[in-house]
Amino acid sequence: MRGQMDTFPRRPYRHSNLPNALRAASRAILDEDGPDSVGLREAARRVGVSATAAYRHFTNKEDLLASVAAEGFRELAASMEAAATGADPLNAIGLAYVEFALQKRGLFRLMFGPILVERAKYPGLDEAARAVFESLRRVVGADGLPRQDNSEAMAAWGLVHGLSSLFIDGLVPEARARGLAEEILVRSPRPEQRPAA
Amino acid sequence: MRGQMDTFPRRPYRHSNLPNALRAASRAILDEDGPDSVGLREAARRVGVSATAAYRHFTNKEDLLASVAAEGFRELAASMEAAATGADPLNAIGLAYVEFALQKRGLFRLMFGPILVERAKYPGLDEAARAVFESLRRVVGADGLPRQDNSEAMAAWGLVHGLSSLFIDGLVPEARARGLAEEILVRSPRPEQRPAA
DNA sequence: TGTACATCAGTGAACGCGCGTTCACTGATGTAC
DNA sequence: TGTACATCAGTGAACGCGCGTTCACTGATGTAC
Repeated sequence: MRGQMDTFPRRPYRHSNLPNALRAASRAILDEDGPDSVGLREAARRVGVSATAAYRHFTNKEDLLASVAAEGFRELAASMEAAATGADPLNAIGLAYVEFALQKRGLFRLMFGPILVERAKYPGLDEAARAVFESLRRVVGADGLPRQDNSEAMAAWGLVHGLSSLFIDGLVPEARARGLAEEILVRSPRPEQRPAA
Repeated sequence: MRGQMDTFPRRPYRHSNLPNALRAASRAILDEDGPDSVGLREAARRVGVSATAAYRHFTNKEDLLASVAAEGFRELAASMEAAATGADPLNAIGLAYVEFALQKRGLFRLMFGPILVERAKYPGLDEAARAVFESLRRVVGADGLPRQDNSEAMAAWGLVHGLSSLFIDGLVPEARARGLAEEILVRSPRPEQRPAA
């Protein structure tokens, strides 16, 4: 009840959802200025709160960033799950992955980049990241491939992750990104699906 | 002549190859402490030179980093070229790519990451990066695939780049990296090579 | 071969900056009586 | 319903830090005569 009222712009003494506001601000910085510019002070500045307010909710900068990254992994997994339908779910899931990277590139870089080195320190992070892989593994498995190991799903992950990275890092002209992704993913990486002879 | 003598450890007044020394120091920082720690002051400190000496050879920090990255792209292309032999050159070239990333991860991150945003500002950089893609394109083309466009080579690049990134960013246990890469690359991404029926 | 000089690589002090984090504090809120 | 109080979210000054870059300088080197 109280929380509902506080979402109005009049900004009371208690912010009441500062953690979420800080996460949102961090994501805005991430997308606008890149992963090197994200920080407690700048996030607090954007929220309109003192530089030290974040310490009521996060133990330090890394803690905040880890929670942002975990949120990102959950959203990515949800996008993939939502896309994994139709005749070619692996293709759809792959395009959803690339689309996520293109639209939330700053967040994508935080999630996978070297800013958070010790992913294992944040169990929620690791778990959320694993869910992304599980989405792929399940769809790959659903196609009835013979391999029991994970290498088929890893190949799919590698392909969509590499394309995403090359696109957002500017190694391929932005304009060609989606076209290339569709062209590549539509026939790959499951050639065994076609009955061979 | 002079340059040769100066490579001895006695360190004369004129360093005589400070640009290379600064590049080497930057790479060491890159691999040891990650791309965020690399900088003019720390590089100069490692070389044993004053903090401002770099300005005799590079216009600013970005200029130094761009030259390090260009060096990296050239080395990567050379590794790939050297590997592109034998019965399955695409497989070999892919493994060379992954191996480069695993062994020079800091450099790899600088080359592809968001530290250098404006790659186009440094023509040598762009050119060196393009050479990497050309290596792949040539090997893919050499297999006589029917496609005239680049999407086949892009698929190969995406796959090896994504695997490399996932490995060095810790999304896959380090120990499994090489095994997985071999398993995946040995059958991919050219299934059309096998005569179909 | 010797001397005068221009060049220019490297120095060291100084600048302003934004960062993460600490600390003692303030004051609105919810709760116990 | 009213009052006293504990809680704890947010404040603001302060800290030390390392950074990139500027500036006037020093002094070894190579070259012209």
